[in-house]
Amino acid sequence: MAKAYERIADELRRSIRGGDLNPGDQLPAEDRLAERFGRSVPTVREALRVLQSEGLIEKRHGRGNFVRRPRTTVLRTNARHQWEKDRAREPEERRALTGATEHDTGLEVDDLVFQAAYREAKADEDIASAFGVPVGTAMVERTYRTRYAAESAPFAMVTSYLVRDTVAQNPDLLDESKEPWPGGTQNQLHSVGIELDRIEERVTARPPSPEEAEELELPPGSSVIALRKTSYDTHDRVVELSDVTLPGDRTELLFTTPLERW
Amino acid sequence: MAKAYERIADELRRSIRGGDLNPGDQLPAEDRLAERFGRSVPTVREALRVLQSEGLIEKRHGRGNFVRRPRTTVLRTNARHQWEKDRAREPEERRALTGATEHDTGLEVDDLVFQAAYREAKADEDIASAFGVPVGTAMVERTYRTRYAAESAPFAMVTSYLVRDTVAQNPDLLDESKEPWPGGTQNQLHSVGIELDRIEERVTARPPSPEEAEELELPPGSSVIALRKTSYDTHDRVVELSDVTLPGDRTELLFTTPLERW
DNA sequence: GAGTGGTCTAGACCACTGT
DNA sequence: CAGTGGTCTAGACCACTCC
Repeated sequence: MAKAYERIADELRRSIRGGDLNPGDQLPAEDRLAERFGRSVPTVREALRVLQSEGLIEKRHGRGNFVRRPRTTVLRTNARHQWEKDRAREPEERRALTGATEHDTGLEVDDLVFQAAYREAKADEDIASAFGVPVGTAMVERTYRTRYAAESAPFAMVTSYLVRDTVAQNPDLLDESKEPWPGGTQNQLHSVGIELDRIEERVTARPPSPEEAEELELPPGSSVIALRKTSYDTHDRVVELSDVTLPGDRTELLFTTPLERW
Repeated sequence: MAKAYERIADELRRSIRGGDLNPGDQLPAEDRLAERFGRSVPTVREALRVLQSEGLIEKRHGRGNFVRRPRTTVLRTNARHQWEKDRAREPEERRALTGATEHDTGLEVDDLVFQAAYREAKADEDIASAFGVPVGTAMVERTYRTRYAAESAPFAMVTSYLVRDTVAQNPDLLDESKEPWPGGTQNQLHSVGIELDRIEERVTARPPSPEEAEELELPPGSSVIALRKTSYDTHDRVVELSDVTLPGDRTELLFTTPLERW
């Protein structure tokens, strides 16, 4: 005999996938469902929890349970790196003409609102080993919340690290009021004599931490994409590192690999 | 006043992060925790559910609750594409010398066990629009489960699609017993006169479907990485598509973008 | 204020694990 | 068998949303 909450979840899942319930639709109240299935309310709630953890429904306190509306934003992640490098040495007037400045995520500034904060920090074990520097090295830490102008919830949380000594020659890089960096990260690194050789991006997925769930307004049971971008200069040194947290099923990372012709 | 289950979750979280409880350790039984916090067992279970959804603990029926042991495998995703293209035209004897055949995920065959299945299928709406062909077009569908020889749970679920007519000239491509393809996908496409121009990879994260959770032996509340790889030939036609599902926090996708020198 | 989901209780019984 | 987590009940009261 199947478990009661599974049978309830199965039937509701079929209704959603089959189109009886469409994205945005409200489900019957929990006590009605309990009555309809001949079970107690907590058992119905267990079934709804399963559907929530699958990303099929969204619970809204005081309003009801709703079929979730998927929405996805595409980040053209790696295609931007060469483009940004090409622009990094151009004079500011020309850069202004060729398009909007971007900001580590491949998004355009025009669509977005930033909240930035600067902090001097000592490298912890994780950061130190990524940069290959001793624990405790002075770093510049920048954190942003990236938000669509039209929406209330942040779209991305970004924490970026630089070794303080390598960027100290350009005071702009230590000045919070100069955020976001004109020309982007690569342009600012160029101003202190750094040329990038390659960029590595590491992608994992996991449930959000409580802090992330709150900041990104994610329902429990959802997933985040954790992207760590590491920039290497031409001396094979790590010069910049960004940790980006994105809402998992609302974001699509797009990587394009061009291949040489035979 | 903080909610009871949150206070319990907070305290246990502190114990785990602070090192009082280490990876692999067993937590006290649920009724002991209930007694210790002066709450009912269901309330304690609610707290444990929160920790489980954060990936911090693992529930094992009949044994107890345990602090989760993180383990990550790195897939060098895009760095492999050019390498595979370079090898695709070489004779079989040379390919055998240059390394193990790979299989769409960037993993080496040596470490892995495959279970493959072939099926002829008609393109559904999703697949048809990705290939730019009419719905109902005859496709070849291959599905694998990729498993580490040493482990019981599959590591990846892969479903790969080809348009039947474009590969029909090479009978090996329709023969299940020839799996995995010697030389990899690009080599086999070369045998029917196809040269690839670029590969796109789209990455999202979401909770597993019930089927995925069962197949990959994922605990509820975890995340999967969904990767869709699309291969374009030199006529800008989609010739192959793979959907790969990976356990989210046990897998790290690594993308490397080399940059041209100034 | 009516309707909704959120939290919690106290206990019953079942299912799985290891001895 | 003892110990563990899994499922479920029937109901209470709180908190949020919207009219």
